[in-house]
Amino acid sequence: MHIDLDAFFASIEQRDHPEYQGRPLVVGAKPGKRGVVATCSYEARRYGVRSAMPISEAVRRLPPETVYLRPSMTRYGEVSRQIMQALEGISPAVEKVSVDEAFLDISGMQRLIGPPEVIGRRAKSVILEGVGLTASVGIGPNRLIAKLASDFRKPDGLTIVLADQVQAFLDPQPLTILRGLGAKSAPVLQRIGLRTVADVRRLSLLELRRHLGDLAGTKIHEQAHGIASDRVHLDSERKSISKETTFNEDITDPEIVRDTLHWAAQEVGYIARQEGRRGSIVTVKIRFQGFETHTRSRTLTTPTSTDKEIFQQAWELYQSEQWVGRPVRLVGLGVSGWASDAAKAAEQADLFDEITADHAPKQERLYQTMDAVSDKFGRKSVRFGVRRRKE
DNA sequence: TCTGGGGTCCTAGGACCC
DNA sequence: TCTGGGGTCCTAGGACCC
Repeated sequence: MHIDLDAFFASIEQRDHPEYQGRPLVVGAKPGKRGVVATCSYEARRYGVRSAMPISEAVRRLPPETVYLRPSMTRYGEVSRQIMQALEGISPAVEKVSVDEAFLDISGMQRLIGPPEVIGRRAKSVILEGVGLTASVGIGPNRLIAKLASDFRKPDGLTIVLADQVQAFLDPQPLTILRGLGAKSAPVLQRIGLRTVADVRRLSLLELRRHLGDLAGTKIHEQAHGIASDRVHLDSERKSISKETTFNEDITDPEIVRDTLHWAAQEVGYIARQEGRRGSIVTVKIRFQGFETHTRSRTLTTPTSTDKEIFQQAWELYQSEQWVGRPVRLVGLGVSGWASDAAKAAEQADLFDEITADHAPKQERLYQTMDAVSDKFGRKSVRFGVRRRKE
């Protein structure tokens, strides 16, 4: 089962401000500035406004009474948390895909709750009663079909696709609904005359691979036949932390680049430390006038989470290029490559060496040392570290 | 028309090692 | 003068998703 909140950010704003209800509302960039629409209310969609549309274009289309708001991510995150909690009351297997989307494994819930339709209605009602928002729900034999089913009827929809209905459900839909056919690869297939999923399904695996590449071709071939994973995973660990900003006007002063990297390093470092992570890859991202984008990354020998170290690495990366003087549109910075278990083990062994080297090899001392190491890394890993030393 | 911000994943070449 | 094959890591770019 896939659950997708309807116009999530916009709906929260309309819920919390009754005066906004029934009016076109846009959450996103400030009108007159650079940026795009994050989400807009259904009243705004009637004017053809969509997510990711440049804000300037949205302003051109929308009437003067439109409400424009900047996103309040902290508030939306809190509502999201409440929703996910409510969904856990239906099935313990909830996979949060984003702030407004989740998969639930409801196989085996039928005896407890009832047929799929009853489970779908239950999901919608716990969300409506819990946070006062509507969601669209899709139920299908795998993740792809559930996701496409929740998209099928919006807002406030409930679509159930049984296993023997999958092909009939997919075939007439435009090929762009398939995951991974975006702005570049969808036109590749459209240029050879394909329009619907049925058209794609008529192509052989070999032909699709030839047009899209081996991996993408295989994936699209599977999807067109309704084949996809039916697993609901636990939420996986994040792999990177990044911060970036686009300037209202392109800048040329390297001091502003420096200050921005400094700010981004503080933001990223703060989150990393809060989550107890240290990363060994620092990446700088620069977008010049005209949208030309470059990244430069560096792998450190010692993972870090300190603002100073992250900033230093980023600033060096920036300075090592012939970039100074070019008008800059965006500056960003990221950290990834978390210290692996092996790296942690090596590091703790080093710490152990360091501490033991400083002390007389008395048994009592050794125990104290092990306590010190275990305070830092946990009891289990100390045993691991000691064993490692014997090898 | 003029393109946010936060992510993940894939590709591809080169280095390096066995 | 000609130089395999496989695996892994590093780096840069880019497609795609929400």
